[in-house]
Amino acid sequence: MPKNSAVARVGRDAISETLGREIVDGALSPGTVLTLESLQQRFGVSRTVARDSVKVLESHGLLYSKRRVGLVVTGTEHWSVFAPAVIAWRLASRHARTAFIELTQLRIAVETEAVAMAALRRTEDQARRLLDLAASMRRLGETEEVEEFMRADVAFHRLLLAAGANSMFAALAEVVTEVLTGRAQHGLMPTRPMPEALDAHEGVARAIADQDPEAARRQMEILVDEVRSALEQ
Amino acid sequence: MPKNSAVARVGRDAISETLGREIVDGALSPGTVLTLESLQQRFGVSRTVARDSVKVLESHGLLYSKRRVGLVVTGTEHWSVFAPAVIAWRLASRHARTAFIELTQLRIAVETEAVAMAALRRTEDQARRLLDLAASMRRLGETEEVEEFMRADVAFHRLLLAAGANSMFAALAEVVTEVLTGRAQHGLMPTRPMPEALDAHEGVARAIADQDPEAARRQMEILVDEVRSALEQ
DNA sequence: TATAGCCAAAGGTGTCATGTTTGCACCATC
DNA sequence: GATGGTGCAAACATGACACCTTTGGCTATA
Repeated sequence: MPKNSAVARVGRDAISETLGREIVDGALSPGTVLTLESLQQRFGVSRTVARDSVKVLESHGLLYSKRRVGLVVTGTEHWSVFAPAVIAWRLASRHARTAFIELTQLRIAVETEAVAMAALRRTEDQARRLLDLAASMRRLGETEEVEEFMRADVAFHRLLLAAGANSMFAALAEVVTEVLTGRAQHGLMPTRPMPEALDAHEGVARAIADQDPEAARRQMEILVDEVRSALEQ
Repeated sequence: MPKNSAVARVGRDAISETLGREIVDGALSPGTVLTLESLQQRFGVSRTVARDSVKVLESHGLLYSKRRVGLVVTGTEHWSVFAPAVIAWRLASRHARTAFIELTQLRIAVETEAVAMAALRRTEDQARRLLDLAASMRRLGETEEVEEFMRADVAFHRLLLAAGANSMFAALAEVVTEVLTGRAQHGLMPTRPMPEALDAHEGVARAIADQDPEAARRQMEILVDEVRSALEQ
């Protein structure tokens, strides 16, 4: 049994990974038909592995398989755009900018609601940690320790989502992290955090500690408006 | 070769369907270990089919497979709670109420943002159809044609999401449909639509037609506040 | 005697090759 | 146009290894 054939052998994950990327990127356009056979050839794997890879792509809606036809690549409207894998592929594709903007809008929508929920449901511990993080952000922002600042920022927003006591909000933690860390690359963040933003973060934390959902929402609105305006252009 | 064994044979989809339900419902609690062999036994299928089913559950994060151990069921925090299949399973589980509330909160969050986007991006046609639907809703609401009213309501909200020009918002169309049609079962809807709600729907449609994002947001806020208060208790 | 460390066997998934069945698109024929 | 045959490609089945990792027993040592 040949341990290595002429074709580069490649693991199961790598196959769905590669194909996922290609579909999301548009290299494989909707309507394109593949066959298991062609995948076996291309990646030098057995039918089992090819089938496995197809299964995961299918469960993400990137293609569907049809007897007598093959594997049909589908368009955006059928994709599971919330699946972490799909998000990652979109962000690595030529449509990264669009994906990033959409994710940012989603973040804005969810966080605005999450703060209000958090104000009602937060634990004592969560309230304290939010205040701490907001304080850290001010300190790190003023001394321009950007790396550390971003870490605190991410922690703050993740905690916010967790405190919202909604598993669907919480599931977006990765998205928020991605958006916050990606802002720099997309030129959507001032190199130095604006004082208003720092105030607003503290305001949000305080409102949540005070269990005042309306105030929390107002403070978050300030934060978010900044992002919205950065999004225009 | 036995065409029919003693065990009831069952298709691939039905297996992941059944297991998905059981995991989400809690009948199979996190940490539970299954084996491919046990699935083959239970459903009377070959290893190929068992593996296929496991692949889709795995891609939704409901379990993971580990050599020498088996198939380990995971907890909520690992599930793809945005996957349509998972949403459906949750809504059919004993935790339906929680799931429903979480989905409603998500809908509120996204729609509030979507209207503003829609006001900026809507096409002429979309604007007209929104106005039409709002008018229909008033008519059907006042004559208490509940069935038809709900259909128009769903169409209105789906169109709203589509007009937001964000594929992640648009992907939530099914969720919104589910939430709107499910409201009745969960006692979250007045049998007769409130006049304020009808006004607000018209207000939203008009604001979008006028390309006034702030007004659209304000009107949607009215709609949404009603739902929020229904959610308390 | 108790404990730490090591090794070998067992038991599970991962992968492969091959064969059989089934649905269905296409085409020739009526 | 209906309609039936034909071949294609996926769906499903089976059996055989390869490979990893857990477990438990064995041995050496304190």
